[in-house]
Amino acid sequence: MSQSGVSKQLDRDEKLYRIRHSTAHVMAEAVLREFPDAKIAIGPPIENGFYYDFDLPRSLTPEDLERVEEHMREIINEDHAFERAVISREEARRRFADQPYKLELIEDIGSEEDVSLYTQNTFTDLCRGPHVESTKQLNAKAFKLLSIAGAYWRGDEKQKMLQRIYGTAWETPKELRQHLDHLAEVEKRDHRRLGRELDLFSTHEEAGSGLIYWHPNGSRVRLAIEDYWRAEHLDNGYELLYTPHVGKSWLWETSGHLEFYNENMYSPMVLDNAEYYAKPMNCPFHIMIYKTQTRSYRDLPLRWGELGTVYRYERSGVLHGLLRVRGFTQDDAHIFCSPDQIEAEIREVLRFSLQVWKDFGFSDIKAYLATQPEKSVGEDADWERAVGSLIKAIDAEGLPYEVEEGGGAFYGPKIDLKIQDALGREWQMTTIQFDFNLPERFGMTFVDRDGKEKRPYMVHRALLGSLERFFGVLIEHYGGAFPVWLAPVQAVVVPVAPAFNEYAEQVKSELRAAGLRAEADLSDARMNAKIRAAQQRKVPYMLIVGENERNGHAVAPRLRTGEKEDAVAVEQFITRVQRCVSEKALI
RNA sequence: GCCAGGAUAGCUCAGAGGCAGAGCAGCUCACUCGUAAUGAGCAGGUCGUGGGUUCGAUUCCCACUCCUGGCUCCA
Repeated sequence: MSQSGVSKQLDRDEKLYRIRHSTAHVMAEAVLREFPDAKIAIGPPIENGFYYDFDLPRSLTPEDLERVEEHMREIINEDHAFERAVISREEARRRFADQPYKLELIEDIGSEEDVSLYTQNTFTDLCRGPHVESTKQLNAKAFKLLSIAGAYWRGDEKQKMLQRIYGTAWETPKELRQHLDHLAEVEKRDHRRLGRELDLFSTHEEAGSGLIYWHPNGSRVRLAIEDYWRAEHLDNGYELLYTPHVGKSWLWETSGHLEFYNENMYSPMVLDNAEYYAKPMNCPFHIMIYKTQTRSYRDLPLRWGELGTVYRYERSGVLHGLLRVRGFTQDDAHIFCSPDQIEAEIREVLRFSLQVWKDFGFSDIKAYLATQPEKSVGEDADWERAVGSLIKAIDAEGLPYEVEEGGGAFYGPKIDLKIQDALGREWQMTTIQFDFNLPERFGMTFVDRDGKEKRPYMVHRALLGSLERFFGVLIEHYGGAFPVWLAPVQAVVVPVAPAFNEYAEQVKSELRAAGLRAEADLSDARMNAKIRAAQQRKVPYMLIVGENERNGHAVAPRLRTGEKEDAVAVEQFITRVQRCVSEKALI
């Protein structure tokens, strides 16, 4: 983007910020018309819109929103100026005497400062601004109230629950339209909807919430992902492990999970007077394997990966399809190395991650670096060294990144990678975490050149995150139309009439013999219906076969994009798809 | 967990204090058909679970379970 392009973008962001903030104020005024006794809390602009929290005598209904919108349009069209005033804290306290939430906010403002107010029409809010100059700068046709939600005062569940109204606001009705279309597209791509429509997975409340059942189609995709994952890891210097699903309390006491992670763990099972816990993480198991031998510096680095299934208790309210579950398979790995290897190792992990993301069709990636929090274990010097190597690695890979000061776990700094999907949404997937804690707790050592026992560095790394969550993101990214190498069914052979069933079956067998995932639709539906069915399943290739194709040992491909191709020999088609698979082409 | 909304056929959804509905999917039958739905017929439900009101509840009331949207954006 050019320099002026950048500043234009900033201007626009600033403009939208004011519009949204001001629209929130107009909404508050409108709500006060409906509920004169309403207590108002906060109402900031947010991405794509705004919200305002209210303490109301009764619950809002969708009809209330319509009336509030109506009032808002009136206020906007009446063209009221937004007027700023600066008053003393004393005066502000008097002014908002019947607004307890505002009084609390006033107390939070530095005692030296005066406070500013913004007034439009009958409504005055404690507010830092800025705002548009007048309500006529808002467009009565470019905003919409979207939803009602509960929200704790200050996001604290010990505080009172308020009612939040979310809205969206734009400069023009066209932009609003585009945003609403975008929301509709998000809904259409919802992995839960596509999961059902494409017969990929299910969940069963009666059998346990937050636990995923992979159907044959979903499992086909997962197998493709796992096969790729294993092959890439073996090619990139990893060894693969399998470890148990449960471990005795000794393990979790030693690791510290019982002390620090208890509320996320499933309750123990008692066997032979011992308590066994379903694992919430794989790391202690990998450490057990590490400790089966005296490790030499010559053995390091050790890169050990595992598709490890873990169970974590998540509160029922936060469960969400594949994206937030109670049982999932992490594509985990632990790297054990000497301090002088750490920088190269981190860089290698990053490089490897980016390559994998590219193969799955994601290239917009941002790094988030989380540094030492107030409470932490490990020497400050180790933290510094670790953070330094993280930054060097990020720079070396040329990734854009942001620093989250103090955002690391107590046991070490980390890099998270967020990927952007086809709809521009960011998802946190990859995490690369230092651990100064576990090597200590388990007394891990390696023998260095000088014959002395030293503590290895340990890095946890989940690349895709979890297969469940990754699958959810993958479904939404592709809207269910997976690239050929991942598609559950790569080709459906469609005979134009029953007379060609036998040939269709033969073609299917040939495709399968060539390693492709193929089906022949021999149902008694008509050809058009078969095409439609395959199209709705988002199968990449439909192969139409009739008299001509049978005579020429050929197929006439139709792509799911609707494109029709001339007939080609079966062998030729196979070669083409195999290339497409090996190149992981995004078609 | 908390707030709000929801739960009716496999799916999407309509309905109403008095025999439970549609479309799609499924099953059966017929059909010689060239690039997004051939036609006819059949079957399918303890109306989320438990309790209450009522002559009668899937419908009204209460509780519970689960699902959905939020509970991160800080005047």
